[in-house]
Amino acid sequence: MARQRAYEEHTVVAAAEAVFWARGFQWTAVRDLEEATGLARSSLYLAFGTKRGLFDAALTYYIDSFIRSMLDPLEAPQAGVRDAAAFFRTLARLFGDPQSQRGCLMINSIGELAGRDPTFTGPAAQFVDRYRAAFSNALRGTMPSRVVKRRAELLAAATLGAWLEVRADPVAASTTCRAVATEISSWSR
Amino acid sequence: MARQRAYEEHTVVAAAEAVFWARGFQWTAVRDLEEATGLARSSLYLAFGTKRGLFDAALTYYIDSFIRSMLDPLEAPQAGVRDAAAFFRTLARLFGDPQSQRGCLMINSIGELAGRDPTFTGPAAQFVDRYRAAFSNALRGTMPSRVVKRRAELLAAATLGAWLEVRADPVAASTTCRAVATEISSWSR
DNA sequence: CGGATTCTGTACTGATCGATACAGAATAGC
DNA sequence: GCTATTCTGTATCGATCAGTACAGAATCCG
Repeated sequence: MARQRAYEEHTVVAAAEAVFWARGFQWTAVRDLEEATGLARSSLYLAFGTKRGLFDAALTYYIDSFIRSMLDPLEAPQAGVRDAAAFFRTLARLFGDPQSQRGCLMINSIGELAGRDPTFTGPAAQFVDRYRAAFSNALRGTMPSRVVKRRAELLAAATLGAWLEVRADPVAASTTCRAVATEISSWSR
Repeated sequence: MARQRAYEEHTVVAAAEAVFWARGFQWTAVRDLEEATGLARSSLYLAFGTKRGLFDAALTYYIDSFIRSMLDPLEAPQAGVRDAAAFFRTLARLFGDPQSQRGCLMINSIGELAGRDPTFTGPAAQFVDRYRAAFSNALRGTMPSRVVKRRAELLAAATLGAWLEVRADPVAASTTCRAVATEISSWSR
């Protein structure tokens, strides 16, 4: 074959993820991506096709790393109500880090693209549904299934809301998450 | 004096609101605003200074009309738990309208600007706090104040989440709102 | 009707956007 | 070392961006 790449793809994707996460898709210029990744424009376009292609790669990486690690305990077969409460306490702790004001890359992107970009709307809906399913899984068994269902809806919505609120006021968002955790705890008493 | 304006300001602001609501700030070109308002560029800039100036006017108009009418029952002195549940049932009904996939202009803007634009972050935090206060007002009296507080936090977050979810999946968001309304009803039994 | 003032339409500014053309650098197989 | 192939840096593309200059249209006061 021929000349080999001077970079590792996952490193580039991770660097792009950081930029999109902090600035959003539309506010990120290809110039910013060049600087963050250290790659020249031609290399980026050769590897990812378009700015949007790189964005999709970054989003997939984000789901498979950050989101996955957040949801793992909730999606485990042995998950329980305590895990749901722990999820929000984890969020509350996370929101103490100034970096968390970036919010959630996926939720930010829903605000920017969902309902406007047809290719994004489907995956966005799936993402929300994943949260609903995760909370359903964690709550099941300890209460009537129709109660599980409606509370899973409530918690999924609250999660989206908390990730949005952290963009405006991290301290308040942290308080919100602790309150939700307390409310969840009251369900198992 | 001299030549008089060929338009009414509130009409222009309402037209601009519709465009920003549907497309978001960054995705809206001044060209789009010319077409939607029927005004020439020079008139828009003379009246509002910048694209952002018109956006701020549209946002203020939105808060003073749409948001105000939504929150009125919750902020009334005689508001109760039933009003909180009714709020979410109203949302559920609203989400049946295809137009509602635009989401909430203010919440969309938080996703786009909060934490990035310093002049926007403060008002965004205030907006979320207004929801918290409204739900606190509606729930107070019927349960211990610390329970009121945490449930108001929960409902404020759920409201943000529902308005985000409607961007991705209006049908699911409507179901979410009905579930939240049912959960609220269970609090007064 | 005349002159002062305000509004509006056209045309244009420089800057920046995402994307591409292309030449040269680097590596593999022979 | 030669050739074929792939990657990378530079320079640039046309399009579009927010914003502005300016002339002329319209209206008011006298």
